[in-house]
Amino acid sequence: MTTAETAFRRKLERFVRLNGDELASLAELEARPRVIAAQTELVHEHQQDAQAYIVQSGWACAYKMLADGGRQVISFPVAGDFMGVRSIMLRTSDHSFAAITDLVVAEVTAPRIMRLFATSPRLGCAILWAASRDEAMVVEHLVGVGRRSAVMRTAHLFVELTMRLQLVGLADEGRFRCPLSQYLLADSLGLTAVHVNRVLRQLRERNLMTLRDGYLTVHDLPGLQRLAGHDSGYLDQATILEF
Amino acid sequence: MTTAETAFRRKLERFVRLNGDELASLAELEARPRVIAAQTELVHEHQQDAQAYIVQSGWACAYKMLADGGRQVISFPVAGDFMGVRSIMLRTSDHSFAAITDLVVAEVTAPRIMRLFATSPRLGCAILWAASRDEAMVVEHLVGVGRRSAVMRTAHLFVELTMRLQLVGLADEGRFRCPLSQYLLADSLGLTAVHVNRVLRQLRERNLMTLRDGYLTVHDLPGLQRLAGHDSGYLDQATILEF
DNA sequence: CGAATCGTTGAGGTCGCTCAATCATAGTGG
DNA sequence: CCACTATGATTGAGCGACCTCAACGATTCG
Repeated sequence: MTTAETAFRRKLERFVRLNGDELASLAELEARPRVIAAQTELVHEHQQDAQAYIVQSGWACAYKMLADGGRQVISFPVAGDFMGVRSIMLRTSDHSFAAITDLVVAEVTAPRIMRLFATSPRLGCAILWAASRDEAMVVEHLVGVGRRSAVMRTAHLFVELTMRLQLVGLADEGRFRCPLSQYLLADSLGLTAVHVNRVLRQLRERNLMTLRDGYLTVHDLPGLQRLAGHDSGYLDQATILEF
Repeated sequence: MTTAETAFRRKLERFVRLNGDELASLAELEARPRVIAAQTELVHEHQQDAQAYIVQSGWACAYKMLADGGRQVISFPVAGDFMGVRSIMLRTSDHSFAAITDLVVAEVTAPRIMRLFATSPRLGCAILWAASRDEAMVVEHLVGVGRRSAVMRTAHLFVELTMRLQLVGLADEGRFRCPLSQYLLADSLGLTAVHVNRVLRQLRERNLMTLRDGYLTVHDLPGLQRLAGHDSGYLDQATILEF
């Protein structure tokens, strides 16, 4: 079994030192990647016994639909993110997952992850740490939608994306792939696509960032952070708790 | 050691059958309750090595402050809720906790809960299940703030509170303690207190519910649920996953 | 009694929405 | 190769949900 340097491993190792056995377990977990076509729904809300997925490359989105046709995007999982850990604990998914771009994922079944907690508690703990970090992002998202203006919360989203992608080495140059349409952004930010368009224009005209043709260029990260009121505390924590 | 029927135990047993050893571990976890005065902050954002707390009675709130003085309430923990599990995994709290009323809590230290995962994995799993349910509530909260109108999301909050309190036996009569000021509600719902006032009036005039003098009276739960577009799926799940 | 907190109501303002049109790009079938 | 369609970005005009500011009443507490 190889122990490839996946994005997920890279992320975990940024915070925990994993030993040989743990790296082997992790590699085994990610061993059989699967390709999912863009626009495919991986998990549907209320689905029973859903799998979890470790994203190796591509972009996804987690969302909930409302009766009136509205959609709220919860998060945008990217390479290195573990989707659906919660679905496993709850036995049923509280929201849907879909692929935005083509996606390479490792499927993780419920029994497998449960076994992992028993056989490799430190690795299990690291996975819980990653899941907790994702929760903290949802909380920050809630804060944005509830209490920040449209411009601030849009800036905030892009600062967060930048930092997340930097962590897995996908945003080194201040310019990176970002395949989010203005409709998708709107449903994430609690705005309309029309208004997102105007907000993006503002950010462009203020020389902060430009989103174009599926690529984001960050012109002034400090400025963007200042505008967003971004506090990176919830993203980069100290090492996780050891058993 | 006694094995008192606490709200937390009641909640867990609604979903898992716990054996004698597990009940003993649980009782031991909740053995030394502590009283916290109303308006006290238990955990401050960014606090290192924060404890977790099992609420035995009273109301609390989890929230984040913004630079401009704004506040976003994340959740209202009540009896039976486990606050701060995430702070333990992250080693630092991503938000603050405060007591709304006088509060009786059992303090749980990080090492203790870690040990629990090793010695009593099924109980650990049950705790993770409860934490996952709380996350699902935060997600639902995000959906409300992002995509529901002020009236709908207010109705939604009260439907959810009603169902949570019913689970621990505190809302049997369709009337129960609810010590939430309109300011607190506003900061939870992403509205202003003035607007919350008008929304509450609407709900009252439509004969759906009345919030008065710290008590909520639900006149028409089905009507309230219909208005809220409430789907209880995320609250009452099947039994949790066994090891 | 004064101070503080909370609820209530009114008048007017604004941020973001709705509706609608235009343009660019890419894909599709004839 | 060229309609024809679909998707996404862009911009304008007008509107409405919710906010801001302000005042006042009720209750509690020192």
